[in-house]
Amino acid sequence: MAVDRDHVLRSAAALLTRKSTATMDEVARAAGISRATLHRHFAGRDALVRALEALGIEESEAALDAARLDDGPAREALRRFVTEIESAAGLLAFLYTENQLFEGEAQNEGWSRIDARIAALFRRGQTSGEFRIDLTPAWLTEALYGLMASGAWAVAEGRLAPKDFTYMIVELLLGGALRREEP
Amino acid sequence: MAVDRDHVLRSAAALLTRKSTATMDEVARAAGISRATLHRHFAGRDALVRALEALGIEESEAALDAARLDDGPAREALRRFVTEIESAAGLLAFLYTENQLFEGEAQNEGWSRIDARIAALFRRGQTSGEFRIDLTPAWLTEALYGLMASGAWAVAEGRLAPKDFTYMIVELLLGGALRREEP
DNA sequence: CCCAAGTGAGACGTGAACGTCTCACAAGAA
DNA sequence: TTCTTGTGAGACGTTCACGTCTCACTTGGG
Repeated sequence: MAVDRDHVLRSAAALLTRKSTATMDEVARAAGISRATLHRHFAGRDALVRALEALGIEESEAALDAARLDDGPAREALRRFVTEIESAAGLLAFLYTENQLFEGEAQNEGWSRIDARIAALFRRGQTSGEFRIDLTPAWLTEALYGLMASGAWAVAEGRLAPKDFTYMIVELLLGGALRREEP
Repeated sequence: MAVDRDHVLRSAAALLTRKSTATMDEVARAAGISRATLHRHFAGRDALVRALEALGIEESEAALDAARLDDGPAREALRRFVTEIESAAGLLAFLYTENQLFEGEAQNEGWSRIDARIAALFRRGQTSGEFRIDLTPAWLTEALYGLMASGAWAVAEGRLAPKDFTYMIVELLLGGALRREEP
C-alpha cells in the first residue's frame, strides 16, 4: 500500500533524464501513482528536484567510496569510479544541466565535496607523474562531468551502446584521440 | 528605429546560455526592446528558438568552412575548428541541451550535416593513422560537443579562463590526461 | 471482523507566461 | 511640415501546470 519512495525517485530520474521539463503529472504517471500521492511525498517540484539531488549526491559518494580513489594507479581508480557511477549517469546528467539555472542560489555543499574528491584524484595522478600537469584538476573534473552527460544522453538516444559507456569515457579522458606508439 | 534582428538573437543567445528558462519578457529586456516588439519579429518562443538554432547551425558551418577540415593533419584541423567555434560555444551549449527535449520531432537536418562533417574529420584522422581506431567517430563527435558545453559553462561561471577554452578542450580531446614520454 | 491509514480520481482556485490587441509617441521620408 | 512606419507601454483573455482539497475506495493491522 505504502508508496516506495525510492522507486518514485528512480522513475522520476529516468523520465527527467529523457525529458527534463516533464510535468508533475507525467512524473507521477511514470512512477505508477497519482499526482495527489506524489504531492503527499514531495511538497512540490522543487522538493522533488532537491530529493533527486540528494539521491545523486548519495550515489556519487557511494561510487567514490566503492572506487577506492586512493588505491593504486590513478587511472585505474578513475576507471573504477566511472564503472561504479554508470547506473546513475542519467540522473547526474539531468542534475548537471538543472544546476545551470540555480543562478544565485548556493549549490548543495555535497557537490563541493564530490568535486573536491575527484579533483584530488586528478591531483594525485599529477603528483605521481601519471597525469600531465598542463590540464588543471578543476578542468579535468569538469570534463569528466561533460563526458558523463554526453555519454548518458548518447546511450539514452541509442547513439552509444550501454556496454561501451565506461570504456569510451575513460579511454577518451585518459588517452585522448591521438594514436600512440607506446601504450 | 528598426530593430537589429541579429542583435536581438545574440542577446537572447547570451541570456539563454546562462538561464535557459528565461521568459520572453526577460529576453526582450536583455535585447533592450519591449515584449511586443520581440513578438513582432518572432511569433513565439518556439520561433525564437528555431531562429537561434538556425544561427547556431550557420555559425557552426561557417566555423567548419573557416577551419578547412580537409587540410593538413587532422589534429590541427580540429584545433582550428575549436578556435573558430569558441565565440558561439555558449549558444551551442544551450541548443545542445535544448535538443534533448525535442523528443519525437525530427531534428534540424543542419545538425546532421555538421555531425557528418565533424565525424568525417575524425574518420580521416583514423584512416591516416593519426587517431586511434577504438573510439568511434560518432563518439568522438559526441564527446567534442560535451566538452564544448562543459567549457562554455565553466567559462560562463568563471571556473575556466576564456583564453584557456580552446587549449583545454583540444588538448584533452586529442591527448587525454595521461602523461606521455614522447609527444 | 472492523478500523485506520494510505491511495486514486477529480474538482477547484491560483499564478505565471503566453499571445493578441490598442493607442500614443518618436523617427525618418516625402 | 506632414505622413508613414515602427516602437513602447500596457491592458486583456487564454492556457497550462501547480498546489490544495474532498471523497470514496482499498488494503493491511488489530
